[in-house]
Amino acid sequence: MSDRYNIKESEARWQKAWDEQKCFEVTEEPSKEKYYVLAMLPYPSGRIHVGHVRNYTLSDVVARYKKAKGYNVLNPMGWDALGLPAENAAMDRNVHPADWTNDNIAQMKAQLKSMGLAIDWSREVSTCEPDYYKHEQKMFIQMYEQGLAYRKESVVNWDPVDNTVLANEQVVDGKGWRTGAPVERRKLNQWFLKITEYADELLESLQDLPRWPEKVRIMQLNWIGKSQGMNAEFPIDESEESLKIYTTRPDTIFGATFFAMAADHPLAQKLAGDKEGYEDFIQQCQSVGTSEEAIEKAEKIGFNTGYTITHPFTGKKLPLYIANFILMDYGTGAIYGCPAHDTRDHEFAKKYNVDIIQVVSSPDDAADIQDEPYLGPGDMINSEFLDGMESEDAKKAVIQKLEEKNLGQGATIFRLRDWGLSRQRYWGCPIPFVYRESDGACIPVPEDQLPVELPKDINYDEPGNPLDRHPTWKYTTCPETGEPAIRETDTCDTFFESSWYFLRYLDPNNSERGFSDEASQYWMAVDQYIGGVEHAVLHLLYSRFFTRALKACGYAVPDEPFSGLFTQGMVTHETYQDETGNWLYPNEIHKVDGQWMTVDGNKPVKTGAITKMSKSKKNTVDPQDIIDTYGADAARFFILSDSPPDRDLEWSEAGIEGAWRYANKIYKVVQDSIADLPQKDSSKPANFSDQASELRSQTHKTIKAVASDIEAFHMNKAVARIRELSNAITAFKPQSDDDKWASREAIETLVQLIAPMMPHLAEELWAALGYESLIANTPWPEFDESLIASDTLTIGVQVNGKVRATISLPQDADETAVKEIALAEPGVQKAVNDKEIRKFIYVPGRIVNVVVG
RNA sequence: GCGGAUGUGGUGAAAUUGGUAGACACGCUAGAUUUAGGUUCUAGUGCCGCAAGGCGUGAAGGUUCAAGUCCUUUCAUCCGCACCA
Repeated sequence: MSDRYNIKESEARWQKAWDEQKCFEVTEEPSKEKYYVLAMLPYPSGRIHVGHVRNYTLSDVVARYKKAKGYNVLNPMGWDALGLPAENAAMDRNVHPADWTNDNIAQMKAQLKSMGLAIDWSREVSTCEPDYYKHEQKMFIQMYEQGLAYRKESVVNWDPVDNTVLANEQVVDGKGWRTGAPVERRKLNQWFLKITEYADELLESLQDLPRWPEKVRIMQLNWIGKSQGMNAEFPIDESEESLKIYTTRPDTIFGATFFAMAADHPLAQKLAGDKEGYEDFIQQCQSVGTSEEAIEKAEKIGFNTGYTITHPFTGKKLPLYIANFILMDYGTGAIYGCPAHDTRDHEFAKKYNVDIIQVVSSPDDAADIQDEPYLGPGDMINSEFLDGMESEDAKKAVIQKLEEKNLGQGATIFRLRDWGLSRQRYWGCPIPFVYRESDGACIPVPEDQLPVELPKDINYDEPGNPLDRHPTWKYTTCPETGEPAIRETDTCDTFFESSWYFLRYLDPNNSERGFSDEASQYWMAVDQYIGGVEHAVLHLLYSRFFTRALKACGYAVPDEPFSGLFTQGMVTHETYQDETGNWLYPNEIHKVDGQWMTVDGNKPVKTGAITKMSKSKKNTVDPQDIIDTYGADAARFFILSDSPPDRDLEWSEAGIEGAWRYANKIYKVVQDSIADLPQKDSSKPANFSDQASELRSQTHKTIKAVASDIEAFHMNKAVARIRELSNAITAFKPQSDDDKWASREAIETLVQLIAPMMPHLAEELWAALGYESLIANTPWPEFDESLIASDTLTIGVQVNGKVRATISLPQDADETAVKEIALAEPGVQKAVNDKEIRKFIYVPGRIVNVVVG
C-alpha cells in the first residue's frame, strides 16, 4: 500500500525539476508554430490575491495544454510596478516607493512560484526599472514627432488643503480623502495622446476580433461612441458672438426651447461673467467631481445668461443657459435643448419652467409629454416642413435645410476623448521633455540622454509632487542651446507601461530598442490574452491604440495586439462588520452555534453584501494560506472546477477541501493499481470485455471533450469530465489481463488530462507509471474516433410534452419502428390511456413526442 | 445617469441548432470501517405528497407538438464610466 501523497515535498521537487530543465524557457523557433499566452501582469500590491490565482491558473492551463499540443508556447510574467499605492505607502509608512515595490515583487514572485506556473521567468519585466521605461520615453518622443502627442489645458481634481491633485478614487463624496476638504476643479497644462485620430479605425477593427468576447467589443464600441449628427452655428442675439452646437437629433429642432453650454465653455465667462450669481454657479459646477458618473448623476442646474438665440425656422427667441450637464469635451460643448425628446433636457425644463413641445409622435397616446420625454422614433408633428416625415428622414431634411442656409452641416463625432497622460506624481515614468526658461519652448530630451531617471532622494514631508519640489532634479539645461531649462515634472499614467509590456517580454534584454522587429514578427500577436473584465475598455483600448501608434513610428507590430481575449469574472466574497461598523477580515471571525462571531472577544458579526474582493472592505482571502495547507494543485483544481471562468466567483472555504481530497484519491488509485497493470508501452491486446470496451470508449470521449472544453475555456466542464472518467476507473473491475491494458490506458490518460490543471501531481504519477521524461514535455493524448461512436442511442419519450419513458434504439431505427417501441412503453401507455393519438413526432436522435387529446 | 452582464436545488453549477432540467461537485442524512480526530467506503438527497401523481429554471404574459433556451413586459443583484490598477 502506498503512503499518503506528500504535497509539499512533491510540489517543491517538481518545481525544481521544471526550473533545472528550463522547461518553459523558449526561443524563436521558426520551424515551430508559436503560441503566445499572456496573463495581465499584476500590480505588486503586497501579496497575491485570489483573482491572481484565478487569472494565472487559467493562463497556465492554456499554456501547458498548448505546449502538449505541440506549440512553441510563450507564457511570460512581469510587474506593473509604477502607481499610486506605492506613494500612499510611502506617505503612510515612510518607506521609499521603490523599496516598497521591490519588496512586494520579491514576495509575490515567491508566491507565484509556489503555484507551479509554466512561466518563462527569464523574461521577467518590471516596469519601474529605468531599463523598462527608457524605451517608452523614446516611444513617447517618437509619437510627439509624429504629431500623436501634444499638450493642452485640462481639468483635474484639486485638494485645496493638501495643494495636490487627486485621483477620482481619492475623491469621496466630493471631498479629498485625506483632508476632507471640498474638491475643486483646476485647469493644468497636460500631455495627451491622440487616440481620437484612430477612433474610426479602432471601431471598425473590432470586427476583426472574432476571438474577443462580444460584450467587450460592444463596450468598446459604446466607449468610442460614434454618432452621426449635425454641427450648427447660430448668432447670439445682441452680441457679436455665435454659438456652435452639436446634436444627434436634428429632427427635433422644432422642439428646441432653449440653448445651453458647458460651464467651462469659453463663451460662458465672456457672456455672463459679470452677471450676479455667476461665480456662485460656477463654484457649484466645480464642486461636482470630474467623473462622468458624478456629472451625470448630479442635479441638473443652469444659469440663465440673459442672452437669447433666434430659432432659425420659427424665429422665436430662445434663452441661452450655462448648464452643468453639458460636457465641454463632447461635441462642441453646447446644445439646443429639446425637453420633449431628451431625458436630461426634460428634467432641466421642468426645473426652470422651459416650454416642452412635442415634435415626434409617440405610439403611446396616453403618455403625457409634460411628465415623460419620448425618446423613440415616430412621425414628425408641430414641425412645419417636417410634419409627417419619419424621424430619420427629418434628420436629413433639417441638415439639408441648414446647409442651404449656411448655418450647419452633417457631422460625425466620437465620444472617445484623447488620452490624458500627465500625472502630478512621483512614482511614474518621467515625461521626457524640458522647458527652456527663456522662452518656454518645449524640447524633447535627446535619445542619448535617456532615460530620464527618477531621482532617488525624495521626501513626502510636504504634500504635492516630490519631483516638483526636488531641489536639483528639475533644473537642467536646454539640449539645443544650453540655456537653463526646467524638466517636465509630471509623470505618465501607468496605463502607458501596460500598453506595450507584451512587446518587451519578447526581447527583454534588448537595450537599444524596447524589442526587436524579428522577435515581434515571430511572436506577435498575442494568441490568448487573459485578464479581468474590469479592463474591458481602458487598458485594452489603449493597447490597441499603442500598437497602431508604434507602427506609425516605424516599429514592426501588428495593428491588433491581442487576437484572442478571455475576460475572467471577479472574485467576490461576503463582507463582515462588527457592532461598530468596522470591516472584518474573514479570518477574524468564526462560527459559534451557527452564528458568526469575532475571534477576538466573541462579539456579534453582521454579514453584508457579496462584493468584489477589496482591501477597503477587508473581504479578501490570502491564497497563500490555501496553497500552504492544501497545495497548489488543489487550489488550482478547485478554482477551475468551481465556476465558469467568465462568471464572478464567490469564494467559499468549503470547496477547496473537496479538491484536496480528490488529489489524494487520484494519487491513491493510481499508486494502488500500478503493480497490477501491464508495463508501459506494452502492445494493445485484441479482445476486451464489454466493460473494458465501455471504459475505452469513455477514455477516448474524455480526451476529446476535455480538449474542446479547455479550448472553449469551459474549465469547470473539463473538470467534470475528468471526474467522470476517474469515477469510471474506480468502478471498473478488469476481467482479464487484456482488460488491465484498458485500465492502464484509462489511468495514463487521466494523468495526462489533469496535467495542465494539477501539474505537480501529474508529474508524480507519470513518474510512478514508469516514465522518465517530464509530463510537461509529453504530447497531449490522441483519441480514436472509432471508439467514440456508439451504435445505440437513448432518447426520451414525451406524451404532451412530459417525459414518460426513455427508450434505447439502434442508430438507424426508422420512424415506424420507433413508434412501435415508444408506444409499447408502460409509462407511455398509461399516459396515453385510451385517448386519441393526434400526432406522433420523432426527431431522429433527439426526442419522441406523442400528442394526445 | 449611461454602458455591460447575471438570475436554474441548501450551495457552486451542467444542459449543440428549442428536444430526457439538475451532469460533476460542495453540503446534508443514514449506515459501515478505521483513527484521538481530519480520512475512507456504501446508500440517499429539486420541492410537495403515504402513494398515485403534481409542481418546478427571478416574476408575469406569449409563440410552439415541445421553452432554462425564442418574443414582450417586469423585478433584483453585480461590474465599468476616462487620474485605482
